[in-house]
Amino acid sequence: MRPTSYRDLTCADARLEEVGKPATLAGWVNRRRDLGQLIFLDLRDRYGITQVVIDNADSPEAHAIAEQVRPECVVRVSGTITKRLAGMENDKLDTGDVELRATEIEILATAKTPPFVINDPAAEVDESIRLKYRYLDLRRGPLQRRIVARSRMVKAIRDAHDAAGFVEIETPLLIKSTPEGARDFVVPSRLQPGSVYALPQSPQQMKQLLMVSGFDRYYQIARCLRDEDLRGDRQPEFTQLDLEMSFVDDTDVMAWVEEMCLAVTKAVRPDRPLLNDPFPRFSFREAIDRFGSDKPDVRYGMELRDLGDLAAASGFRVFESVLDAGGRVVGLAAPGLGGLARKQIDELTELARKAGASGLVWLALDGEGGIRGSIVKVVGEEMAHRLAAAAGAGPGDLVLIVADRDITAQEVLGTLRVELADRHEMYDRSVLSYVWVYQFPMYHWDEDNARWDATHNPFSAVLPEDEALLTTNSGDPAVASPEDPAGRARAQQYDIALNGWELGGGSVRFHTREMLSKSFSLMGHDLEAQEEQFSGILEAFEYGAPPHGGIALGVDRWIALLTDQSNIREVMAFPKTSSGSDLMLDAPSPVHADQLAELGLMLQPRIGRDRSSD
RNA sequence: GGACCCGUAGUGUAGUGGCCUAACACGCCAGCCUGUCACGCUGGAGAUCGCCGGUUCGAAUCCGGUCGGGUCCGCCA
Repeated sequence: MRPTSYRDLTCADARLEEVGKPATLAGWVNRRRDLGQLIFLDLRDRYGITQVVIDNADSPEAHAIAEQVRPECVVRVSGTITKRLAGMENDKLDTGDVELRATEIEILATAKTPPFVINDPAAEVDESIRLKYRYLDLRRGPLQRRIVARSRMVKAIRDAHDAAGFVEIETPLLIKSTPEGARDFVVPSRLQPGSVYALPQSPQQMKQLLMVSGFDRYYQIARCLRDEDLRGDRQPEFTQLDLEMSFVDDTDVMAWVEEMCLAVTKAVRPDRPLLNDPFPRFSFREAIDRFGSDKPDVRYGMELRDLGDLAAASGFRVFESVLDAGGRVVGLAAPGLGGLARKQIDELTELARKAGASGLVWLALDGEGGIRGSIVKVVGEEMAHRLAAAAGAGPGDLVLIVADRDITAQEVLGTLRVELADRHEMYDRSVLSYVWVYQFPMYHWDEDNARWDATHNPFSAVLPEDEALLTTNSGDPAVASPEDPAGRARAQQYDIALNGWELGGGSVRFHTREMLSKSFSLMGHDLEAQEEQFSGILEAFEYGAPPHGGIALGVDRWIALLTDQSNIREVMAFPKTSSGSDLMLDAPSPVHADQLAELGLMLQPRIGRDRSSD
C-alpha cells in the first residue's frame, strides 16, 4: 500500500524486512493488554494486526495516552519496527515476528463499547443486531472477507468480458412499468402527476434494444429490483451479471458463459475442486426425469428411475390408477439407508406430502435378502424385490417411490433426494458443480386465467424445430386450451445451476416483430395491449434487429455459493430483513405530507390491519 | 396472505408455575502488575425476563393479542 499522510504501513506490512525502520501505523485497537508499566495494543485494519508495545521507560507521554485507549478506538502510533524478543514471537499473526515499539500515540477517535464483540470472529450475534449495526459487523473479519471476495468476483467478471470484447453499458433505473413477471417497485413522477416510473426487474428490454443498436456484446453488473416477498436467496434489490450477444445461438451463449464462469471461479476460489468441465447439459425433460429438478445437484447419485412398466403390473391399485390417469411412478435408491428408523421414514413421508405428493411408498432391503416396506404385503415379496431392483437398489439400500402426475412425482422425489444427500452427508461440500438445463417448455398453462403464460422470459424464442407448435387447436389464439400444441413447444432457454441452486437463466430471443407478436398473442395479449406495453421494443424490431440471445446470473447467489453461505444477506454489505426493512437506516419510513402533496398523491386511510393486500 | 420457530444485563446462554431477592461466561468499570498476545489477579456496576392484557394465592415460566427477527409455502427471473 502507498503511504498516506496518516500512515506508512498497513497493519499487515510490518514484517522482518522492516525491522529497524521508523514507521507510523493507524488503525483500530483490537485489544489492549495492560501490564502496568508495559502496555500492548493489537492494532487492526482490514489487512491485518500488528502488535504495538508502549513502554513507560521509552515514553511516559505515550504510556499515559495508551492507558486511556479502549477497544475500537482509532489511533495513530509512531515508533520503530523491532524484532520481538527471542521466544516472544506469535505464530498466529502474520506479523508475529515483529512489533511496533511506540514513541508517540494519538487517539484519532474514541469509541463507545460496541454492542457486540468485534475482535472475536467466532462470536455469534443475533442477526437483527448485526443488521442494525451493520457498519460494525462489516468491521469483523468473516463478513469483510466475503465482501472482498465479492469485489474480486466482480473484477474477474469485468476482466473476462473486457478481454472478450464486451462493452459495459449502464441502463436506467427509472423505466416503464410492465405487468409481466414480478411486482414492480413504483416511483411517482413529480413532473407528471399521476404517472409513475418502475424500477427495473432486470435490464431485459434495454439490452435487447442495445442489440438493435449494434452493441453485439453487452454486459452490465446490474442492480435489479422486485417488490416480492423475501427469502434466504431473495432480496428486494439484488445484483445480476446481465449480458447479451448478437449473431449467436444458444450454444454460443452457453460456451461463453461456461468459459467466463470457469475464469471467475478460478479467480475467486482456486482452492475448490470443480466436478464438471465442460458443464453437463440436460434437457429440462432429462433433468426432471433423472434428478427431479430443473436445477440438479449432480455431486451425488441417487438418480430417479421410471418404474411405470413394473408398477402397472404390481397389483397395487394406487400405482395403477395414477398410471391410468397419465401419471408417473418413479423411484430412487438411497444407498446404505435400508436400516433407516421408522421415525425417519415417517419424516420423509411428511416431507413428500409438503412437497405436493399424496403419499410415499418405501421399501427397505436388509443384507440377507429380506425386504420390508409399506406395500410388501399388498404386492408380495417377489414384486417388491423386482421394484427395488428396478429402482437400482441392492442389499442394505432404501427405495422411495412416488406415484403422481408427471413432473410432480419426479419433483417430490427430487426434494427427497436433496434432503437425503444433505442429511446423510453423501457428498463433498467443497466441490463445485455447474450444470446447464435447457429446452424448457415455452409456456405453462395458467389455470386461473385459462391462458398460456411464458415459463421464463416472454421474449424467449422457440426452438426452430418447434416453431410450428406456436398455435392453438382452435386456430384462434384468444381461445386457448391446455391441450394446445403450444404446450409442447420448447424454448431456446437455458438455465445454469451451481450445486443445486439456480444461478441464472437466459435465452435466444425472438428478433422479429412477427414472431414476438405471435408469441404474445398466444399468451392472451391482444394487439392493442402489445402496443401499449411493449411499443418500444416492438417498434425497434422493425428497424433491423439481429438474432441475439443472452443470460443473467445472480451475483449474490454466486458469491454466496463460492463462500459457503446459504443466505445472500451474508454477501451483501447492507441487506434488508425478511420484512424488507433496513434496520440500520430504519427504512422504509413514513412519508411526509408535503412530499405527498408535491407528487399529487393521497394515502388511502386503512381500517384495521387486514387490508395490506389491497 | 398462510404455517412454524425465536425474543431473559452490552453480547451469548441457563432457568419452562413457588426453591428467582433471576444464574453463568464474555464484555464493561476501578485497582494492582515490565513481555503479554483469548494476559493475569482482586473488587464492582449492570435485567422491571420484547410490549399489552388475561389465568392464578403466586407468572421469566401458562393463555390471548401485539411488535421485532428467522425459516418455509404462496408469490417471485
